[in-house]
Amino acid sequence: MTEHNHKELLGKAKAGVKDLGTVLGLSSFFKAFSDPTRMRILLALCESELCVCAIAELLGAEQSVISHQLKKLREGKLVKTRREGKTVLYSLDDTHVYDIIHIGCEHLNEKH
Amino acid sequence: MTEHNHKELLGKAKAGVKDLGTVLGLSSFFKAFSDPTRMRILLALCESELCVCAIAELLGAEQSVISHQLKKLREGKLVKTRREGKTVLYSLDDTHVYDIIHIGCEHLNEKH
DNA sequence: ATAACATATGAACGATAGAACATATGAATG
DNA sequence: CATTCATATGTTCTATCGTTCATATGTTAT
Repeated sequence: MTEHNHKELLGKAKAGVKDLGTVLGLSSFFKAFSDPTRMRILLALCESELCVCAIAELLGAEQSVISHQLKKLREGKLVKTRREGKTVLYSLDDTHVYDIIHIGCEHLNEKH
Repeated sequence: MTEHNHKELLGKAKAGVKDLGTVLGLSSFFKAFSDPTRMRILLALCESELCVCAIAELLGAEQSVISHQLKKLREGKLVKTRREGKTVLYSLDDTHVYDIIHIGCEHLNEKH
């Protein structure tokens, strides 16, 4: 592996390499979007605030599966919660989350 | 698990649950962003087109590690390539990829 | 206080992903 | 056409992830 001359390219690129915290933050944030079950939850929450059992019913999944995945979405700050009596209502934390999914959809459509 | 009344919420949400192809497409697209090594590569490519050995040098990583991750980024349509003699130059496929990372940064900054 | 409902958490297990090392392909040059 | 450089691929190993089943927490009503 004898390095060829790529100094020019390297110069600009160094600026893009953020500190470890940023890199880990970004990658773990996007990891929250990377599972099909979590994506289905997020897509549902794009339309409406939902309680846990509504999500489970909608996806035809076990309640514990949904709770486990919701925990990861909470930890990743993708969703927020609000309690109403016995039920806990989940919604997207941010418009960022909605925007990211929207851009993802556009990307898939263009690359079909 | 006796379902409480959440019919209203369910009504709106059903529209958001896309077909399986879309769900899998989105989740695997975002999975490509979910690894620290790949994120560092993407951040570098946000600044400049780069060849494989420049990326390896920049990240202080083995060439095979970079090639393996670049393959996943190619498969996920996050990056595109262009050959110039012996070297292969990688760049972001799309402004979508840049935009998504940018929104991710904003999100992290707001939630610090 | 106890029962019923809604949600959260814990532990175990199988599947998957990333790193490391070795090797293969492909292009240019002598 | 053989060698060297640049990149890609294959395999093995370990660690992490998602599901399942069981149980715990928290809230309301009786």
